[in-house]
Amino acid sequence: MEIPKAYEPKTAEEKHYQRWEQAGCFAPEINENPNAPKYSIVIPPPNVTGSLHMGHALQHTLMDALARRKRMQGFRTLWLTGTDHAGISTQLQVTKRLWADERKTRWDLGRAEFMDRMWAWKEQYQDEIKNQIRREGASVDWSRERFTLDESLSRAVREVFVTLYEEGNIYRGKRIVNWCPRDKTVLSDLEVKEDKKAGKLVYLQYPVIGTDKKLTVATTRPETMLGDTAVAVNPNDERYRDLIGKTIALPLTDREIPIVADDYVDPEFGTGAVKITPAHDPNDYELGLRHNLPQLNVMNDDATMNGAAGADFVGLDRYAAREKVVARFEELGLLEKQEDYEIALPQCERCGTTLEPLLSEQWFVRMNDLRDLALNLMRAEKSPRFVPEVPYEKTYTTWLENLKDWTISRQLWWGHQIPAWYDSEGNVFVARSAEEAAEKAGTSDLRQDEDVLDTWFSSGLWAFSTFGWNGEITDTEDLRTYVPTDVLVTGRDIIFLWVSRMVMLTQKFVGKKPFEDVVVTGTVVDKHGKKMSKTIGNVVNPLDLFDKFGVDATRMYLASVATGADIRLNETIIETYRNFANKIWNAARFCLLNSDGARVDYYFLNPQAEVAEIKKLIGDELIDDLDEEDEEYLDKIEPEFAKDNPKENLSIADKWIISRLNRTAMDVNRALDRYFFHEAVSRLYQFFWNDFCDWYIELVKDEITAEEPNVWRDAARSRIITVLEQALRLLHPFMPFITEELWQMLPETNSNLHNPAYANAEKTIMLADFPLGDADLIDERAESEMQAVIELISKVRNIRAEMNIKPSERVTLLVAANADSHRVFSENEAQILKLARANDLRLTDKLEAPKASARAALSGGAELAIPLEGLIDFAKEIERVEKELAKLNAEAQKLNAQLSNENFVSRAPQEKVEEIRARVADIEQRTKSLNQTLEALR
RNA sequence: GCUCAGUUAGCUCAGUUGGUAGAGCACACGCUUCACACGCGUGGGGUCACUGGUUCGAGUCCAGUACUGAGCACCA
Repeated sequence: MEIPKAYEPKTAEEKHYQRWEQAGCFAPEINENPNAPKYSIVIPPPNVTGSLHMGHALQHTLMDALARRKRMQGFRTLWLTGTDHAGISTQLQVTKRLWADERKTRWDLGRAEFMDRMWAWKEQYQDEIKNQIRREGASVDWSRERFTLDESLSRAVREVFVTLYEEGNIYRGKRIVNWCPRDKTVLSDLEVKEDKKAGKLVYLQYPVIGTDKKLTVATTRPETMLGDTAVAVNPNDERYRDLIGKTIALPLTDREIPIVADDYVDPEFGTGAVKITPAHDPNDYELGLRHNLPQLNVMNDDATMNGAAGADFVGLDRYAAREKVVARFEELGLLEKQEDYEIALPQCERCGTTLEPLLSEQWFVRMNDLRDLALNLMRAEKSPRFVPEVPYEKTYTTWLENLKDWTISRQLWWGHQIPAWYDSEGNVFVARSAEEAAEKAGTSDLRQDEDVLDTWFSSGLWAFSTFGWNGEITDTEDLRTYVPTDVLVTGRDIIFLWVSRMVMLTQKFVGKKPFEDVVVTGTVVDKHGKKMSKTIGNVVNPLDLFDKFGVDATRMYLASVATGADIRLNETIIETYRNFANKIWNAARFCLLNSDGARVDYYFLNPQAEVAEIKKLIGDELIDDLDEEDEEYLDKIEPEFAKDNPKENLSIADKWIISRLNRTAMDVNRALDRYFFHEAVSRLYQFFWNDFCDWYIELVKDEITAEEPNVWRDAARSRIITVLEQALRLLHPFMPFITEELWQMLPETNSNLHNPAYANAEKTIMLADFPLGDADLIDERAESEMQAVIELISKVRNIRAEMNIKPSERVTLLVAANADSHRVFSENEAQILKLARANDLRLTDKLEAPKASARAALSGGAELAIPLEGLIDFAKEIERVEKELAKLNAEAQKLNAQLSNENFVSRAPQEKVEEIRARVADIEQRTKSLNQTLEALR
């Protein structure tokens, strides 16, 4: 077999995904077990705005690891995929391109043609996204792919809208909204970003009618004074008490406005008098309602001034109008002063334009009922369960408690058009279709609302609309089977925008939770901790990392960071995992190059299971009738035969690696159950590199590479390749490509390695049974015995390195130990000699070594000496031993202090005290031995 | 202003029932040991931000302080 010396990720990555997809491995239908438990995840649909970023790669890695493990365990596993039309973001992209390429706006094109451009864009990026998801190795079910503008999903949107409207939970009304003058649409509060900017606080004097007084107001937005309909002061403010009820001659206009009293006004701020512009400020709007003030809108939707602003100002941009207002006040002698003032300005999250609070007619969702659904679920059932629990559960609850109505109309074209129709008199008819609306109106002379719905309105239905629910159809096999899904993996930035709304809407329309758990991932930031952004130019494209380090290595890296923590992208660490992939490759290469006569057979790792299996198969009574000719069976069930059976005769090293493997499998499963991806990754890394490569391969190397074929060698070969095979399965959820590539190279096996649920499927590691780990195969004794061997070898190596003994120089090892250790060391003599580069191991009860020896104390009271006649540097050796003694001393001191503390001895658990005592005893013994060594050296 | 998170080896980070502080990288020394130099072996390196408390015992629990970051609210 020709196997390249270095792992080439591309080779494996290009080969397997397509095969998996074509074999139907990603669809739950691959599962042949009608009683299989289900496992489902719905992808947070990427926006068709552009290509995928590191955040997607992170989330997809975690979802894939979860899905792959459950699938391997025989769960009927569905990971549903799809994309989101992402209203404003996508429209903005297309608008930008249209302007850049053709200097045209959407209105130049008209709605129909602009929509054609939108769909073309969507096709292009949807394809790109799909290819990227494939590249990531994500095991999503393409047969159930969805897009938020699909017919069925759109129907669901209309159904939900109509229902909420009929209940009175959706209404149309005039409110102050966040208006983007560039995109010319309203935005919800959650789509607003705030940014602190340098501004001016301008003090304007308003003459009070019937007096010679002037009332000074402070404002950051002088231009809105053209829309003032009152000035407000605090009712308890002594300075202004006598002015309440009087009127003001509003400069630059011919209007007279009242002075009103309202608690909203903070007497401490500015002058304590506030100009009130109900049509251009949310607080003023509220105040205006309380005092029945007119709402005078002085702006157009592009933030230029309209006719109501007066002839002098009409057509001016808001900033030009601001300057002009200030200039005019100055001319009139009414400008008191201007101060520098830092102001937080609301900005459009998508395009960055400063928003204008604008009074406008929009559609809203009343949140009271929906909010209660979500709050009750959290209070009564603690659902959804957030991971990490703190602080998201708290943030989520607090947010729900303070929830305001949700503005859902958007003045865009890309999205679900609002299912409301108007007749010529402006009466509104909300219906599922134009036909239904016509029926309700009694006329077909209707005009549909031009606006579309907030993207998050349709995303809010994603948890069930993707399973076929569309209002007309409300019960599907998929809905029954897969909802609630098991887990949602998403970023913390959309807990409110998306997670909460899915909870509310799914609960309301399907009567179920959308998902059990929510794993909140951190943000992938650059190596300086800065958010990745196109403007800073620090965006890292996952595809580049895939090219550079391989998909598997990148996935391991992404999974290796603690769940929920931000990921400061560190290519050096990805390189570590690239090296790890190469290590796996070469360990497998070694096993495969020595695999003649080997077969993958789990019973090599658990012979007792085979015995039990055979007994079950032939029945206890028949066993007694077996004779010499049934040797094959006898070997397995009769102890005296088994002794000679290489399959059952396990060395300490074998038992050790089997124990380590099972321990690892249990740890990995437990970690994944708790969404501790990083723990699973680190356990796998340690097991594979430290246990399997550093020790097991080295310990059995001679046996495996023996030239002469024989049953013992072949058993050893089978054993190591079976351990490897199990390890590949454990690694598969994180490293799908390399594990499949290697798994396909494994020698023939006499049993089906698939989970029984996939007995007839095409052979692939992704359907192999995922090892759960067997507690019965954890062998504490073998682990501690092996630990002693490892300690001995390490000590010798340490001495060799510190004494500068050449690798070619063979040494003699003198070891004094008790009977048990004698057995362990002599059983592993060959390995010890090889790995410690020694030519002789002499085991005795008492250490008798020449003066010119290097010595070390081992745990369990064993002692080691290496005669170094002519090689030893006494001064150096003394130094080395003294260093060791100092270390032991420090530890002993700490422990003895504890033991001499009466409170500790009496109050700490007995076993803890015993443990400390045992450690002190061990240290004392070592110290004694090392002191003797020093004596001998001097 | 409120809330939350982080502060552990030179760097990036692990460390969940409180009980001997870990990894990778970097660094130093030595290795063409027949799977791997994307490698092997060995080693040095930490008053776990600070102050106080609870406890026999605190990186871990509690309170506060400092710095860093995030979210929310307010902003005439």
